[in-house]
Amino acid sequence: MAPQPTDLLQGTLDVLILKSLAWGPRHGYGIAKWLEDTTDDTLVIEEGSLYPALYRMERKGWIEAEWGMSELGRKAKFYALTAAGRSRLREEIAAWRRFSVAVAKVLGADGRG
Amino acid sequence: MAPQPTDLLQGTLDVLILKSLAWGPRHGYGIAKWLEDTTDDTLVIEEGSLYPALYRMERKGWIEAEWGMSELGRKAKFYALTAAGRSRLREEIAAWRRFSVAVAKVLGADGRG
DNA sequence: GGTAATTACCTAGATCGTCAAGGTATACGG
DNA sequence: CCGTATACCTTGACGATCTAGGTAATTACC
Repeated sequence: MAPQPTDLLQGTLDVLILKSLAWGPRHGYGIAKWLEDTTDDTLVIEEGSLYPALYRMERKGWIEAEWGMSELGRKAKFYALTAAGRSRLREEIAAWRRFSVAVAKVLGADGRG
Repeated sequence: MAPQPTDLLQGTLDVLILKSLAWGPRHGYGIAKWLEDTTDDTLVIEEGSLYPALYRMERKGWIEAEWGMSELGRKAKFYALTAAGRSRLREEIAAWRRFSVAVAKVLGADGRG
């Protein structure tokens, strides 16, 4: 277990997926690869986490799926943000900011109080 | 549900608790209050999350408990970091840094690649 | 004197996201 | 022809958190 992907992903996967679709549709495999590339493999998305998350988000109306062909000529299911998904993305980014600022306050606190 | 405490706490509670003990023992109630105060109620620690977390961490040898008296003269169980807990705290802070940097990369990415 | 709020602890049960580990199928490179 | 990469999916278990209860002592208020 070399890069030890932490449990920190919990609750954050959605916003990462939504963000990966912000500039256009991607297929599932491409979402995972993009996230891994963008974070230099700090974030590794297991397929057993990815696909259930995609279904969940599709049920909630944040993304829409359509079958198509990948860049390499293979059958692939492309996901696109809906209007609701775009608005949800904004909310989740704001929530992440609030949260990470709060954690930073704790980790940088001096122990008084 | 006014301030909507997110699910983002997942996987982060341990490091927050460990950090709250970095300058000396606190009792459970005090840990929760300190975290809420320090983050202006952005992070709200439910007691049903807190006490199980404390037991878990005690079992793992990161913290030690001792009964004593609170500042207000009530019976209270004080938790203190062990050497293992201190080292664990350092690791978890480093993991959090890696993780939040990675998320920032994703949320700040320009969509290329 | 009664009662609400605060302090301080604890637990059982349910929920829900993630992971581990399996599976299918096609295409490409050696 | 066999391994690797691409691309999808599912089942089952795990485990952390939350909900919603409970106890008990003290303080504040009316």
